[in-house]
Amino acid sequence: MPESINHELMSRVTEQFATAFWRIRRGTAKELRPLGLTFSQGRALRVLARFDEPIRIGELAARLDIVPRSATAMVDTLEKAGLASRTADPSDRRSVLVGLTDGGRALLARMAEARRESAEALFGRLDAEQLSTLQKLLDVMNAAEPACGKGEA
Amino acid sequence: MPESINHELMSRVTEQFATAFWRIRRGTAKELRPLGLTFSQGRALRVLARFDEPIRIGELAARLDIVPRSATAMVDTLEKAGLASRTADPSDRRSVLVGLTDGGRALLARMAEARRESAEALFGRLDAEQLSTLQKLLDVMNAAEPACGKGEA
DNA sequence: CGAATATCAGTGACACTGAAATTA
DNA sequence: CTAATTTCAGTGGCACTGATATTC
Repeated sequence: MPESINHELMSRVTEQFATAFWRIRRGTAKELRPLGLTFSQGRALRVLARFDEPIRIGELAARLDIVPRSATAMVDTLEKAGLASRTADPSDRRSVLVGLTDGGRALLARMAEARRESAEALFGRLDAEQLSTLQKLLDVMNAAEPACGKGEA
Repeated sequence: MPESINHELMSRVTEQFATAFWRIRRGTAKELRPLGLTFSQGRALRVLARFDEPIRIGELAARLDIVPRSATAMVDTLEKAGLASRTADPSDRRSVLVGLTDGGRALLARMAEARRESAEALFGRLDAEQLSTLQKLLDVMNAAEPACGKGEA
């Protein structure tokens, strides 16, 4: 633990994160709106797509870095929209498995299409190498432990 | 405009931004809570502190990258908490100037103190150079024009 | 008159907490 | 019995839109 952390720089980066995040969220939401999806729903869909098998609610929550209760609400929404479905876990009757429906998979494909426009506006200023560097740095940051237990929004 | 934008990579970075942002917001909010401040209020305070003269609501909005109406609400809150105050702009009677009160400046100092703890948890995995690189990349990203007009949250 | 500035009122998206039910 | 998984109900933070009054 380095003594000499540059707090001013970190405050600045924090500011920048807030700015960048909202910009990305706005830009992405605009593209997703015609599909009837919100930013967070799009995120959840992508997570579900990464597994080809249905996963537990708790697992989804962990991947989205939100509390399980919030994941339940998200699944409620996706289910109502016909994009995901719950099934009982045969091996553990406490848990519920969530997976994409065919409709969910279809929408996911259209989502990728839709995002192309905003992508340029949001990341166009970074060249391939910069984008790659950014990706790696974020990866390091996010690898940090639960450190700050969820619960302060 | 490069034809070969790596959309998969951008989607991934978008995910990472969401994760990182919420972590930072949670960690910072936890430190700010004892001071009676939220994350966004802290942000606003910092912006106001950067100018030594009171600024217009519109200017504050631009710095926070939010719409003016939202900045009005933010100022209402800060004013009620006694951290900022409005004064009429003598040179343009349409506009209102906002500046920190002494209480606001005092709290700002305590804010910097309070943040030290979470800073380690949030950014501790990055060394000085990485943090600096991150700062520069975010700066490039955020320099992008209003591109995606606010309004999709 | 048209553009800019701030405000009023209402809405939407979204994560959180605490408590309770079910099952390991 | 304790721990894990999910759900129920309510809350809070926070940005957005549309419309309106002043003033430039």
